Amino acid sequence: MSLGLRSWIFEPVWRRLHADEFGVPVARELLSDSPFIVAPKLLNLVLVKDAVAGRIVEVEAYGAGDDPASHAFRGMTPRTRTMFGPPGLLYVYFTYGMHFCANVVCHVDNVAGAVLIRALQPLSGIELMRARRGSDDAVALLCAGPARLCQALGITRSDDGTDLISSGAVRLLDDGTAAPTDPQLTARIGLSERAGYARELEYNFSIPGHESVSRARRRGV
DNA sequence: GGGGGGATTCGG
DNA sequence: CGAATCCCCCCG
Repeated sequence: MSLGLRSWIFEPVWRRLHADEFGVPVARELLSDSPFIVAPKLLNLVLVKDAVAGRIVEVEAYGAGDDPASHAFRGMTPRTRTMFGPPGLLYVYFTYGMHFCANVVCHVDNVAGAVLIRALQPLSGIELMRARRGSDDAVALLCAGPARLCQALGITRSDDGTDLISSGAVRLLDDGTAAPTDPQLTARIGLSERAGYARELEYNFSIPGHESVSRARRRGV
């Protein structure tokens, strides 16, 4: 089919043409699989909004109708429409009345799937991150958490549905740093104790040595 | 149309 | 530990 042909032949050329200082766009093909397969492959990629960038160090996979913890569990709604779209879109949701969280939509079109970005290692725009967060946090804490990183990068619901592969304001780039071959696996964080949430399954993926700030906090309290 | 809950964060 | 603070979605 033409889309596949275009992917195989023209996408590498297209990616080089659209390279910027943070790397080259990710191949959409990489994201067209189940979020549980895609998630660890996103580690060490770079998430950028305008000139503010960070390296992905922790992610979490959320599935479709068979994943009770996923926003897509009960089918498409106005809020979750993006999750059912083609791979490479940005899914942003609003929660707790004040926070945004960012996901990379994956799996094929019309099948829901997303990978929540839970933490970044800041690479660029540190002072703008601090200004947006209104804090003098250490660099390592500025993007340590799914809502914190959205605040630091200025990502809101208005960014929902934008394409991370084309050259928009928000992009997902590969700067040549390979994903770890031995990612850490843990259970997903923050799920309520409702039945069926599959809280025991290890769908949280992170760089070896990374500790989720949420988990560290829980350990401390 | 009502009401409960949420893929979080921060302060006490 | 509990408040903040809105949106969303299920149910009636």
